[in-house]
Amino acid sequence: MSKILGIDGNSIMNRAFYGIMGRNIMRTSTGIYTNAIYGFLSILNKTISDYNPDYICVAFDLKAPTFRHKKYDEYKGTRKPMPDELAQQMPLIKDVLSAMNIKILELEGYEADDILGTIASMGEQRKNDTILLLTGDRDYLQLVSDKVMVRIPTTKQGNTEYTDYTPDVVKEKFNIEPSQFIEIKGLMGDTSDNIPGVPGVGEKTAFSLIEKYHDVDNIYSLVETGKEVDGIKGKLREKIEANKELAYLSRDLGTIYREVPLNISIDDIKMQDVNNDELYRLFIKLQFKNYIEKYNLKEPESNIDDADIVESKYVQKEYKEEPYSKETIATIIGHQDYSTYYLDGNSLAFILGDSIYYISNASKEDLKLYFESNISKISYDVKQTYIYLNSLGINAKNLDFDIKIASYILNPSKNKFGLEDIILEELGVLVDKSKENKQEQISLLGDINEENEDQEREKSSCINYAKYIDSCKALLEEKLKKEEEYKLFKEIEMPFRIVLAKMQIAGVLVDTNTLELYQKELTAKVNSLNDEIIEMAGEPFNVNSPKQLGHILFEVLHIYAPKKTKSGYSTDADTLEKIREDHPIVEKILEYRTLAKLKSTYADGLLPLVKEDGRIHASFNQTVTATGRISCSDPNLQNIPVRTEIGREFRKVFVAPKGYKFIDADYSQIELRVLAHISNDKTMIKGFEEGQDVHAITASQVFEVPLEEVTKQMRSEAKAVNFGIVYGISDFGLGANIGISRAKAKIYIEKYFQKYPGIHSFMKLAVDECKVKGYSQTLWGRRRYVPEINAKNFNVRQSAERIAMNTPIQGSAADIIKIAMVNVQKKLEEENLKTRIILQVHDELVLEAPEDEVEKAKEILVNEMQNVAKLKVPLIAEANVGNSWYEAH
DNA sequence: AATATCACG
DNA sequence: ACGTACGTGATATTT
Repeated sequence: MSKILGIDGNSIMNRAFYGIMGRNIMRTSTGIYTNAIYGFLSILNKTISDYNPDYICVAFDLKAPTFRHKKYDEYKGTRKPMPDELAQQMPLIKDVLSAMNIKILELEGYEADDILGTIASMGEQRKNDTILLLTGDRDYLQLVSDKVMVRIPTTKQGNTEYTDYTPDVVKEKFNIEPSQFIEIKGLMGDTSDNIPGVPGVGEKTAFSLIEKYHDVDNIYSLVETGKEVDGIKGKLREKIEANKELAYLSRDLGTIYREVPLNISIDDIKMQDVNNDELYRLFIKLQFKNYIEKYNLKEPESNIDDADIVESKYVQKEYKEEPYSKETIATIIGHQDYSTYYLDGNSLAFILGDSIYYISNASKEDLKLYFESNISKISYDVKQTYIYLNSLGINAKNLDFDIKIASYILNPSKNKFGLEDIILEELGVLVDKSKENKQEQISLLGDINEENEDQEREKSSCINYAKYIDSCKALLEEKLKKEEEYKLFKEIEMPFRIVLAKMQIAGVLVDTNTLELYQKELTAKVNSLNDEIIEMAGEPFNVNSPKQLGHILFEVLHIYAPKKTKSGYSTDADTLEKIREDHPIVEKILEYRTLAKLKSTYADGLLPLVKEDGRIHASFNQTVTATGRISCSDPNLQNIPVRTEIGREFRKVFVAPKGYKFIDADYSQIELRVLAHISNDKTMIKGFEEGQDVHAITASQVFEVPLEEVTKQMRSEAKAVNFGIVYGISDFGLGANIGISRAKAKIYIEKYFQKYPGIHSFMKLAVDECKVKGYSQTLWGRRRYVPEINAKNFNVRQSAERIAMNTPIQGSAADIIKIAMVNVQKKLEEENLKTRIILQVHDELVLEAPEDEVEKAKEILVNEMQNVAKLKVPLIAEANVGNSWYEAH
């Protein structure tokens, strides 16, 4: 018994294209769109492993001047062309399939369904064969039989699910036989295929008639008797009678042709092993690292005539391997401009001129000699190097080029900045990190010979990484200069890297006793609230589960549900707020949520991260955000509660050590000031110059009342409008946020733009420029590519436009505080102060200062923050001093 | 691994 | 006719 798998290439590519198209269409760094190919392979792999076919083929449409039906052209000629982003991927998927030794079937004048219909017929004639047709097109259901199954993937909430149609499944779902689908087509037609059908007959009528009368022939034979026919009366009968020809034509058009002259036999489509080398090269070109691993592909033996790798301009530089000796290094190091290194634990490989050195177990002296030298150093993840060496008491100097940061600056929207990712992207070389790690594990069990082998491998791995980093650096530096981002990289990002390292080393002191006390109190309160809630619900359930909570609120307690999502009822705070009055349980749930959040995230979550020195050393990440901000994790110290008093209490556990104080300074309205500067809007600039309350001014403008008459409500709404502007405003979003109608929000926005015409022109300019250039830019030249700005899909494009408006604002503010931090750090060191920067929260900096340095440090902090740049409006920073974050903020 | 929720700027 | 604010990270639940 053999199994045949036939795939509709066009249909599955189409499905994959729209299935994996989020806000960003997946592409390689060289700009090749890959989302459909990626999705196609994922669907293909899943089906091959489920079905385990012996024979396989993929059919594609190939149109020609004449089609098999005489009237075909006039009906099928007007189908929408596929978007260019998808069309570009079609030849590539064919290359991939060829490399996988999967037969591609296409024939002029026939579509994929005709070809697969023919393959299915061929299979049906063979004894004991079964056929699976993989497609996204329901028209195939007419082919379903005892031997032919049709598999249709659907995307449900981002996940791909598969329905396998057998005759039973078809009957169950549609209540008709598979062969009757063409009768349905005859009656209702198919708008997407431009098949007319009988005018006035839709899906409902077609199905009910075919269920009742089986087929078109039968319907006409009944109608033509002239007798009454149940369910076919009046207008409907008239239309059916008048359009007999159209019905039969539609039926023909809807019938898959099953006698395509393919001139092959089933044996010609036997499953074969993939062509390792070809597939490897293609996956490198497409940057499908995980498929290389999944298919277990090996790097081809000879890369010399490899077109793709030559294309990536990567030429491996030759280095002489030299034995390491302190004396030689000490001499050479002073005669070179720069050196590339790779540090893995205490294994160090570094390049000096055209020589490469390796030390397997570098002593502190060795590391000190290299890292404290004045030579300019190049590597990957310099922050990590700095922190590691610092822990050994080594003060690394001149870590001047970090390829991780360079890669981020060139395209901050990516989410992978691993060393191997960069090597793959820049050089087209795949380094398998997991293999390198495995060898270390094996060596624990091996004998001395194996240990030696492992040492050799470790050495060559280290040396190779150093070479790769060196090559990447050359390419990245060139790109940075070409894109005019070198200055931003060199003067802001690289110095900033060390500031972050020092901040992370410093950490922040935590009063664990107080934190444990909060933890206990919260646990008690959360437990008792939980009991109360369950008591009120009348049955036990998990309050943390939105699903179970929705069930209790809207089904058990029968509260009217104001908002629903695809997967059930919405139970977020916004929704609960709306039903607060409907049942006393709601209030309890809101309180429970607040306290449970504080307990789990900020009490239970923080305590284990306090290190032996009593401090938390969170990671500040420089290569995460698309706008240029930094992010913080393990734990995230940038979202410690502040907006409610109960949450703010937590800030009392972040304390200054004895004899020290916190100095906390934050920028006032930095984003709006940046906006005023960029847009050059006279009204807004004037407001800031005069030191006025911007939100009140905005209220007075939008509501057209004198400043003195602005009410709290007006100010609060105006504040929301200002935020909305920064986010790239939409009437819907603003309305939802402040609870007014969309129409009213629209009026606010119109008024706003009328009063701030400069801002209006900026918004238009930001979008237009982005459309032309393909990226948004900050005041310091930081870029963010927004390819979706020209998307055909309205929502995708709108979202891109908001990004284009927001990025220059958020990003320039991020530039400003980064520069401020570099300057503050520099000044503190110049003045030989012990004061350290310990936290950054986007527009806020926290210093830890010995008491006798507080005044001086405070002055430095405020000065440096305010004088980062001369904008058209003043930059204002306000500072406070205290013993805890709570006091100082 | 994805979803829902909620903490921050 | 559609479905929205911009940028993050952590937790718990569910698939």
